[in-house]
Formats: sequence, structure tokens, C-alpha cells
Amino acid sequence: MVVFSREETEKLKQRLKTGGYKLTPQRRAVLDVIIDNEGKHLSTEEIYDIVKKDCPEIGLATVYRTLQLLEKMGVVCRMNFDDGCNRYELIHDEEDHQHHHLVCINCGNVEEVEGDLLETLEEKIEEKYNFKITNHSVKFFGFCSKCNELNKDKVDD
Amino acid sequence: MVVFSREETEKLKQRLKTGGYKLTPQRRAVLDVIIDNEGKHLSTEEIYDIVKKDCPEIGLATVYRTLQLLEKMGVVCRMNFDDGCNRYELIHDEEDHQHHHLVCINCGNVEEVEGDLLETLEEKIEEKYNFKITNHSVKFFGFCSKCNELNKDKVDD
DNA sequence: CTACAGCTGAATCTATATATCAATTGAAAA
DNA sequence: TTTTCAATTGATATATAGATTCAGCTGTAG
Repeated sequence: MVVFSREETEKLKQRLKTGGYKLTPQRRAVLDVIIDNEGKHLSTEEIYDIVKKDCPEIGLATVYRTLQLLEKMGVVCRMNFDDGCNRYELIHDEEDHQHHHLVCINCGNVEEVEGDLLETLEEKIEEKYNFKITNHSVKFFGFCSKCNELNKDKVDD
Repeated sequence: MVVFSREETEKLKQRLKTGGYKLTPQRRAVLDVIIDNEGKHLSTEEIYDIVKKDCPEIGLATVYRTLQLLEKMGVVCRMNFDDGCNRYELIHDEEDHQHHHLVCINCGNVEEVEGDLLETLEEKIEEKYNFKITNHSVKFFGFCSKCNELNKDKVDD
């Protein structure tokens, strides 16, 4: 199925080596699942269920440990959509800052918003509060386009 | 100690009545703790520990239930600073939108940023993605002014 | 090929939060 | 004031995400 994960795997291998870590089949398999499912913001358990197809002997604890490691290595990014579990997303080297997320409070779907657009606000805050910003988390809650339509039919005002 | 919680309590009483809920001593005590500790973003367990002083017989489950209810009534706002528990904050009627938070990744301190400043961005997003925004969560992670100073001394570049 | 630090899976443990249920209570109505 | 009853309570059990432990296994440097 996925063929182009080769490149990502090489990158991970290099990063692991630097930290004195090993590239095991389990870690490779978890990374493959994340690459295969870009944009889906999978949770640890969801990744576990998928990775078991290719790697049936893998343990849940290993998936938890691998995801923590991948986060530390800067390969993935952990996100919290307030649904009680951690979710993960591939980090692309070219993106300087994180993108934002639109979380639908009706169907739970999560959409990504390109761009950052917070530079000006961040500059102001850094100056005013003497706070050195290293990252941010910006989520907008509301109704996605699909639920928006359905809602319109019902409310009809 | 706190004298001016009277007003908040009256407000809560009215809201509870509307929903068919009762104003119990336990609920009153939990609200008092939140009012007494404005700006501290207490967690459920922290609130439980404090409220037990005034109300030793209260159960933890009641505190959880009360906080959920207060949230539903629009009296408090639940926040997630990614430290594994829910934290709560009083909502002031006059504020239209939520303020932002500066979360220090070194000492864990949470500071509030006044103002919203996201209106323009939100307008753009609503139009472009056909997404009806009802709320947002904006957190900036980094080093607070205190840790910034300490850091400067150490790194010194 | 060898040695060994790092890794794994299974089981266990922890922490946060929710559900259950019999007994109690706030407050509306009589 | 007393009655009435749905809402509430505390104790306990349960659910769930995730961390920890440990004996045996395995990548990988040399």
C-alpha cells in the first residue's frame, strides 16, 4: 500500500540513532500507520487497533511508549481535542508553526486551518507580558459546514 | 473571610431554579471556594480539598457533579491545560469571549491575557471554511517572565 | 559473531472521572 | 407549619487512559 514512507523512516532512523534509540519493527509499524492516516488525528488506541493488522503481536504499552518517543523526537505532535485521549499528527519539517483546528461540537470532526496568522498577536504578548512563546494551541469550536447545513434546516430562522 | 459571594450565590440560585435544580449547602460551598480562589484555575481535587475545610462531610463525587452543573449553568468554565485534569474558572457576565492563557512549560504557572483579538481571524475562518464558531481555546506555551529571567542567567548567550 | 543497552509484551498499578443506589433533603404546595 | 417528592447526597464500585514493572528478547556497534 504505502510506498513512500521510506523517506520518513530514514529520517526517524537518523533521529533515533542520535538519541541512542533503536529502530524496531514495532516503531516502524506505528510510524507507518501514522503516515498512512495523515490528517485523521488518530488516538493511541486507534493506532493500536490499526497497527495490530500488520503487527499482531504488538502490545498496547509499546504503542503508548512509541508515540511518546516519536513526540520527543519531533516526528509527531500530540494534540488534545478534549475528548479524553491524546491524538497524534505528523509534523512536516517545512511548517514553522502549527496550524489551527476547527473542532465540530456536533459531529466531532476536526478540520485543519492552514496558516498561522497569530504572529502579530504573539509579538504583542511577548512584549507586554515578557513571556517567551515557544508554541501555541489554537482551537475553534463550533459547527462544521455539514452540521451547519443540517442545523439551518432545523432551526430555520 | 469572603463576604461578597452573596451576589454570585443569588445569581446561581436563580439559574438553578430555572433548571429545576436545588441550591444545596454543598453547591454553595463549592461556588464559594471558586469565588475565593479567582484566577487560580483550581482542579476538581484541589477544590475538593479546600471545600472540605468548610464542609467536611462533602463527597468527592458531589464536587465533580457540582462542577459539571456549574459549567452547564454557565457559572464556571472548564479548561484543559493538558496536565491530566479539568480546571475551572469563574465566568464574568461582562466578558463576551474568553481570554487567552499563557502556560509556562517550565514552572506550570498559568497567566491570563486580557482581550480577545481574534475577531478578524475568526471572521476569515467562518467565511472560508463555512464553519460557525461558537467558542475557542487559545493557549500559548513558553517561558513566563520569571523562568525567562532564570533561563537567561543559565544560557547566557 | 558477540555483547549488551535498549526494547518488548503481559500483567499490574495509578489517577481522573463516572455510575449506582439507598438514604436524605430542599422547596413547592397544601 | 406540615406534607410530599423529585432532586441530591456520600460511599462505593466501575470505567478508562496511561504509566510502571520485569523477565526475556533483539538491534546494532564493534
